[in-house]
Amino acid sequence: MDVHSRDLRYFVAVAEERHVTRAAARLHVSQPALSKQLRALERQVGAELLHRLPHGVELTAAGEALLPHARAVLARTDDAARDVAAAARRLVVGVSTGVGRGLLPAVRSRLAVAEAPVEPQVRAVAWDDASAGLADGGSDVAVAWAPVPGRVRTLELAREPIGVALPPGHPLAGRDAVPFAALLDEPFLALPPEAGPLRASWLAEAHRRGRPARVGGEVRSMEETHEALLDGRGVVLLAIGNAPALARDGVTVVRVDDLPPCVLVLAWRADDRRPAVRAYVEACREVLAARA
Amino acid sequence: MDVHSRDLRYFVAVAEERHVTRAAARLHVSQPALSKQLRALERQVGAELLHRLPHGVELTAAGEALLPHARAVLARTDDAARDVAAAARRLVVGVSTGVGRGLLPAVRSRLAVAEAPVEPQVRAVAWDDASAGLADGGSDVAVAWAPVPGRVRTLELAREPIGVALPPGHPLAGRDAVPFAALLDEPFLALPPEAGPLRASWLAEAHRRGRPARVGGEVRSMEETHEALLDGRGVVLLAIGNAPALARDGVTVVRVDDLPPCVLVLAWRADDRRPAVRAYVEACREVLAARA
DNA sequence: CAGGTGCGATCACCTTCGGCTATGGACGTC
DNA sequence: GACGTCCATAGCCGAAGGTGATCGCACCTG
Repeated sequence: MDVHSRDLRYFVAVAEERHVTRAAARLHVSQPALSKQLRALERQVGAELLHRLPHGVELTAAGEALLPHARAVLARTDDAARDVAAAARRLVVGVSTGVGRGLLPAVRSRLAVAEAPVEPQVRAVAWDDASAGLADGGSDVAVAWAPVPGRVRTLELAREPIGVALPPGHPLAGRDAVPFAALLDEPFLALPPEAGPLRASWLAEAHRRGRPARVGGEVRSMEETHEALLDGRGVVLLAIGNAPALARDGVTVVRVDDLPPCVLVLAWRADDRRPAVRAYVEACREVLAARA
Repeated sequence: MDVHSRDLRYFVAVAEERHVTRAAARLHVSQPALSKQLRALERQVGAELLHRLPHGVELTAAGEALLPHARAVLARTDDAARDVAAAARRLVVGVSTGVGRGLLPAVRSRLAVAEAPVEPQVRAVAWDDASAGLADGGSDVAVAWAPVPGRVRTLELAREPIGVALPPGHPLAGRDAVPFAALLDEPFLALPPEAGPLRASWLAEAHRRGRPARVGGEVRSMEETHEALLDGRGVVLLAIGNAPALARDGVTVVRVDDLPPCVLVLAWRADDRRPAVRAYVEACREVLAARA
């Protein structure tokens, strides 16, 4: 049986009022419209639901049988609407380890007071996914390093110089800054080949300078990187903002002064027009403006 | 929120198939129609429910949230349909005490094997309601004495001579038959004034013969009548078929041979076109034909 | 008992919905 | 690079669902 929940609402209202005209007023429809829909409902369920009396209506046995079911269906429908709305407000924010730069809490608190509150849910993504989960749908918005692959739109969050993390006791340690050329003989810790462009960018830069870079090891998290550095398996390039996460146990970070800065962006799918996404982007933009 | 249950069925089918075209085939609708309804559903709930992928679709978080609710609503809707159908099949048969004349069980068994089985539910009605519950909606069909008041249609079940029940030791007791004139001096046990035409008919008959009848007492059940007879409060006219219920403890019943026979009918409301009612009437007609 | 009143049903009409066929565009496959 | 698959869109049509006006009926009321 197929029923429009509206017809059930109509029926319940009439059952409660025991009066078609009054129910019609309560439902903000005309009395003929309500009468017709009631007839249609009776036709659909294949039974008379109401006794029409001179001054009002009353339920038939079939009507009494329907009433509790109708109420239950309506209640469950409301539950569904609420849950779906809540799910739609939940927004997964993909971030690589620790690259939020302190923005995320500010954005969250700004979103909480909106008229349709969005609940951001931060989710760490593996380093080898340059889209931070946008591509596979794991995230709805992402904080990632430009360029973000795929059909995405972006908002620039920060622009940071590149640094290089050096193992304990490395000869360049302690320098204020080094040129990229000084690193060309070093083995590099790189992302695994699956990472694609993210891995490729500085390898290409090295290649451009006439010396194909040597990969001393592959890493996919801050901890692995730290371990590899302590092992002396190579050096690693990183945004200077990430330096504090590595600069301990003798590891030092030195600025590389002749590489273009890397750009941290908020990214979202270009075809994603959901209000929650727009709201998140907008809140982010406002937080940035307030800080400038 | 208002949703057509059909749209929920569509959504569940698509969620199960993870494929719009396949779901459309299963639902026997065209693929564009299904696509359009899915869009409409998404618009109504205010959230995207499906990720459209190159080879199929998958549920969004909102879709996952909706799915169990949708299934529950559909299940409850089916329950409602079943219960309403059952209620519509149940039919209340109003009868005065013991006037079924053995027809009702035969009618019941004939109805049980029909394609849409009707469940008759016999309900005794007070004697003072000549319509046997038809008028106040307490019954759907009734076995009653003609004429039945109200806008009803009838089917004649039996035609029985009138008899008179006499107190123990009454001078007329033991006669084979008596004329109505022989009773004109007796006090009569009558139905209460509320009974209307049922009470009025033989009072009028007496009046027609020039002697207003004297009412010796009012009765409204077989037991009260029996008690009143034993008390000697009067005599009572009745259909001869009801004689066995009173003829004990010295009470006797004698045929009155010059009154028109009374007619037992099956009655139902003239405007009642419900299938269950028609089926009951038809079954009754068939049982009568089989007995003739 | 005539006439007003309240109620649900019906009528004529208009807009929106839900279905169809045909076509388009994105993506994978051979 | 032609083809196949799949979902979306366009244009059309009948049915559904709404409206105000009106009808028919039972019930008060004077």
